[in-house]
Amino acid sequence: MAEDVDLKVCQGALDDCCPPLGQDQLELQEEEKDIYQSNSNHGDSLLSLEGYLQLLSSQVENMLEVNLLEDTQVATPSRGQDPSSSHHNINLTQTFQNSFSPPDAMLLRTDYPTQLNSKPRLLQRQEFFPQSSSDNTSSESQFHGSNLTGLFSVADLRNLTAHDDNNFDEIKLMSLALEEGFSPTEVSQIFEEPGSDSGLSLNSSHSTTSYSVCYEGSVGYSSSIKSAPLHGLGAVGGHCQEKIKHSHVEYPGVAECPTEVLQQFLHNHTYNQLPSQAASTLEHHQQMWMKKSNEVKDRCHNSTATNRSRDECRAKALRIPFSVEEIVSMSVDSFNTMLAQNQLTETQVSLLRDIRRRGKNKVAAQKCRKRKLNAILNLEEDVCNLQTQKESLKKEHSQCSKSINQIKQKLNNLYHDIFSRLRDDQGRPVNPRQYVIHCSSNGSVFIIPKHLAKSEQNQDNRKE
DNA sequence: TAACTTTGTCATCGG
DNA sequence: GCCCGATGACAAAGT
Repeated sequence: MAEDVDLKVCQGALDDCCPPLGQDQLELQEEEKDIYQSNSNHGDSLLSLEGYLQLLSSQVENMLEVNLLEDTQVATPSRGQDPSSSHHNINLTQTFQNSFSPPDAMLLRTDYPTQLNSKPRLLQRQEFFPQSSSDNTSSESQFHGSNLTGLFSVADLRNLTAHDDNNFDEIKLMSLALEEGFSPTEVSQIFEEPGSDSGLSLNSSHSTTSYSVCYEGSVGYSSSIKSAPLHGLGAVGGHCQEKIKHSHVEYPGVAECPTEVLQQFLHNHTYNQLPSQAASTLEHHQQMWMKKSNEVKDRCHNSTATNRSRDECRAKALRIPFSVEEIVSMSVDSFNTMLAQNQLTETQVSLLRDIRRRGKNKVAAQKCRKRKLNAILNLEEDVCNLQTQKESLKKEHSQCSKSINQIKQKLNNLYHDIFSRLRDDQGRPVNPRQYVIHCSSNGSVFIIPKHLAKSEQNQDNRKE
């Protein structure tokens, strides 16, 4: 019991001297630095990807300008024009044949990433935020803003938007996601994550609405044609004869597209380069695109993908031009400014808030677990130290006991030695059972009878 | 295949 | 009352 008290006192003294969490806090800071470093590395990858996109985009834009001059009809179809007319198809085919490689074509549709390197990022990005889906005009202008506008007539777009605003929102989601190389089922999976509270879930009835105009063959959904060129075809709209279907979508793949369109598209993407140069460039682009596409697809539908990856896919599908990392790490003011200055749909705002909340909470949970782990480690270390301390105190106690016994023994020996030398008035030895050695307060030493010593001791006690 | 660990998310609490 | 971080509890995926 006494040892326990001693240990507690010692532990208190130890805690006062060296608070146990001090070192841990430093370690935590280091670990957090690692996390942020890792995050920034992630951001570097994004920047390099953006650079690549910008490079390709500039090439495509140059070529597009030429094609726009040659065939404005494709770029800006008049309202009411039947986009499925043969004339349109011919122009479209020529445009594809003359200008686009599949990877570049993909870039045409995804316009915002091409300008991400601009410095005032927030302001610049606002320009690329999609307008509210309830605004037909803005939706229309957005499509016009896209370099792919020519692939669809305004009437088609109006049909889409008039059909159901929500559907149009989802169509935009699906369209963007599918452009990125996802299959319709994959996109559905992204938005049907259990537990997603962003209002993003595409129920089965929604997911079967009119997407075919955008996606037929667009993602090479047929397993036999999942190649880079088909991704590219899909990226630019994969315009086929069949128009909007308000029925269950089969995603038939390119097999239903006009054969000559496909073949011309598949066989000629040489720009105006020398054959070998064009081939190598194309091959490089295709490889790069396939790599990126596969990475994104893997991230988004792989069963092992993190939830952040799923959020990235959701954000991408909603055309939110910020990475999850940015959404989570930006300051509250920046975040609120971003929400306020961009005309976002409720879905977008909800997703942004969810992404931020989940991201913050994830980091908080990681920190919390680290703290808990460190606390456990500290307590284990404390236990270890206290056990060591206890053993040390035991040894010390044992040594003290030994010393006390030795002193007692010496005192006893001395006592008997003194009595053995003492003699009374008649020269007889003094009996130690009848007399005691008494030390008075003034330092005098007397030999007195025991009964007197007891009474004197009592008097001393009373005085005190 | 069961048991354990890791990780993300949600609900709740307190500052 | 709202916001935000901390944390327990739970589920899903990994080991």
